[in-house]
Amino acid sequence: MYRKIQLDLLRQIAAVVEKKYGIELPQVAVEQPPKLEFGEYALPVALQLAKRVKKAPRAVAEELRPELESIDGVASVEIAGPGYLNIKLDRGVVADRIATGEHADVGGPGFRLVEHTSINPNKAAHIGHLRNAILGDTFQRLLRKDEYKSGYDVGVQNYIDNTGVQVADVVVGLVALEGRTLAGVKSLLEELAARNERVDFYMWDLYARVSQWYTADEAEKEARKKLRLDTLHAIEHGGNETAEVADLIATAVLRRHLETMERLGIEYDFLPRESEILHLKFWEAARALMIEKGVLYQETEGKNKGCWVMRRAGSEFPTEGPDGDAKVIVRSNGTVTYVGKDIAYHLWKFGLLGKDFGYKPFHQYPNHMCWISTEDGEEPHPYFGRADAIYNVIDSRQNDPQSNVIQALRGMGYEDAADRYTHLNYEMVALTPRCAIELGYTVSEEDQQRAYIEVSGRKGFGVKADDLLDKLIAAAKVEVDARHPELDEADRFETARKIAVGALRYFMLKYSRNTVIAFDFRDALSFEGETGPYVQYAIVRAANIFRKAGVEEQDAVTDLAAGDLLEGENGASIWEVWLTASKLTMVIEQAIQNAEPAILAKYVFQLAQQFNNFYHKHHILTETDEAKKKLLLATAAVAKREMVRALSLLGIEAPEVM
RNA sequence: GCACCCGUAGCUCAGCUGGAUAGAGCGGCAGCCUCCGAAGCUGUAGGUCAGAAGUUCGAAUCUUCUCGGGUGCACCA
Repeated sequence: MYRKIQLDLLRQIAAVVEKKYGIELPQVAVEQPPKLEFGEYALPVALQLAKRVKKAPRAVAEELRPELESIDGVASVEIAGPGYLNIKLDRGVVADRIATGEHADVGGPGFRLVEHTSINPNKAAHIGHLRNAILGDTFQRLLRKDEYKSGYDVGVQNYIDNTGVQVADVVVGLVALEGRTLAGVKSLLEELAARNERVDFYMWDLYARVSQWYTADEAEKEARKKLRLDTLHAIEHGGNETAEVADLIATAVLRRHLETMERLGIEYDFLPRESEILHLKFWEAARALMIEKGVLYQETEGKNKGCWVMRRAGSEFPTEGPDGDAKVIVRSNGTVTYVGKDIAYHLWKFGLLGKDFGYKPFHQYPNHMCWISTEDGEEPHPYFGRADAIYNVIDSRQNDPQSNVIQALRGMGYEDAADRYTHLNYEMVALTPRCAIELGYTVSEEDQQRAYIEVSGRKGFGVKADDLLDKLIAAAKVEVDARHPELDEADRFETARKIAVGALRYFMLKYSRNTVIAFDFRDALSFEGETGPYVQYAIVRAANIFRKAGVEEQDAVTDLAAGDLLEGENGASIWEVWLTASKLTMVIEQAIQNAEPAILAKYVFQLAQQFNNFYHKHHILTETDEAKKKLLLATAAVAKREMVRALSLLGIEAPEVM
């Protein structure tokens, strides 16, 4: 609702400025005054205009003022300070419109493809992967159509590098270190399943062991390096026993990743795999296209002689001689680099490759199917590679490779695709030295002096996603058990699970994307202060009011007689809640615009804070003034409604009790 | 060496396209459960927004430089 009136204001001001001064303002700023008593909106537009129309700012403001007073919901317009136009709303009228749920819509045409998670299927997911998946899933929720907004058509992809060097490493571990054959690997998987052990945890340790093993023996170093490469090539090629072992492991680990993410409410629509990109010859199609468009050419001299290269993003193309800065796409031995395959994959995403995956069902979620790529697919199947805009949730260390892909699209003349390609980058999750020591890792003197230490799957150094979640659930369960002995075990566990997920998701979302999270159990396990459970608790309190009052929330919202109770100093602490509650759509727009879910996380915390403040100031159930009681109930109902909506966009459920 | 990110209160972080007296949480100190749940609330102390120069009516925010921290820069995958 806040945004709706704001849009009215902007439209009006633009029209008036154009009519009066003949000036077209591309961007008109709207702010909120520092204090509520100054009004709900502040327009510094007179300050911007003053110079151009050669008048004093306050005089300009005076001329604009009457034009704004006619807008629906506006009570008065005042001129303040150097020339601000401060706009006050008719609180009673606007509250009615907020109560009915009136709000600006979010959404538009076009299919948007969000890719996130993309964990190598060779080991357990860790906290760094959690940040990725939670960011991506939350962003997807912001875009998607739901009961609140018309949204966009969205597809969620999780890219699976099932033929990469990391999978090869655990295959080497199984075959060379543990001496297993294909049959031996099958029986290992059966044994693990029988013992109810997690295969991804097993691989976590094995992967760390293999990484050590490669360089442990100086005399064997070269032979082991060759074994690694041979294994990789066998997997890439396919159709042999090594590739079968790799597929077995990658698929088993992938299924575990999906389980882990499902615990957090994270689901996918499609799992494109590297193996299909190879076998369906995506690169060959891309190569032909790139040559045709003139971005790929063979170098005839210099250090890259014999390679097929692409001009690197942002570098100057030399007028003569070889481009030393060029990016090698095809090596002199004829094999393609990672960037080359990635370009092919992204041409597919935008429907520019002229090829498609085969599709088959892989995992059934309660409300939809998750498909996986295959060589010979089933019909009918959904389509994913025809996106109008894409969002790749990939950490900031991939900034350069990602910009290479964008640069390639641009070079091929697909400017529009390049513009609609968003690398949704974020900084890593690292461990504080204290946390690393707590976990029993040996930390060097030098590392102890640092603010944080990077996690490393290769070293087996990190916190596993499932372990953290288990720990959070246990901590929440202790609290729930103590507070609600009357509930049965299943209910208490379910409540603890919701609280744990709320704490974890909020923790990963409250930091803006380019902040390194220095992970510490003390902060992550907290349920107080700026946390998910704080907001959940505010919702539980609001729900209790209605339970005890015997009033339906719906009725409280429709049965509203604010009168002038919201006006002035006395009404401010109540109106403040309404005003914040009315900003949800505006915040969603901002979060999408900046691809920054943290904006929404910060917002819902602020709303919960204001609600808690209101809760202490006004005792609803004992209120004797009937009109005021109705207003207080409506306030609680609206605050609760918007908190629940905002949390659900963050992927956090509100428990009944906690 | 080059590119990108970061530097705001004791600690961890917000601060949207420049705007009114720089904000939260945690931690510290002092309080609040006979009253809708204390996973809560109130009060209080704490800041030369790394430093310098510039642009502007106005800079934590934009530009340049300096200092400090991080990440990435292979015909590896």
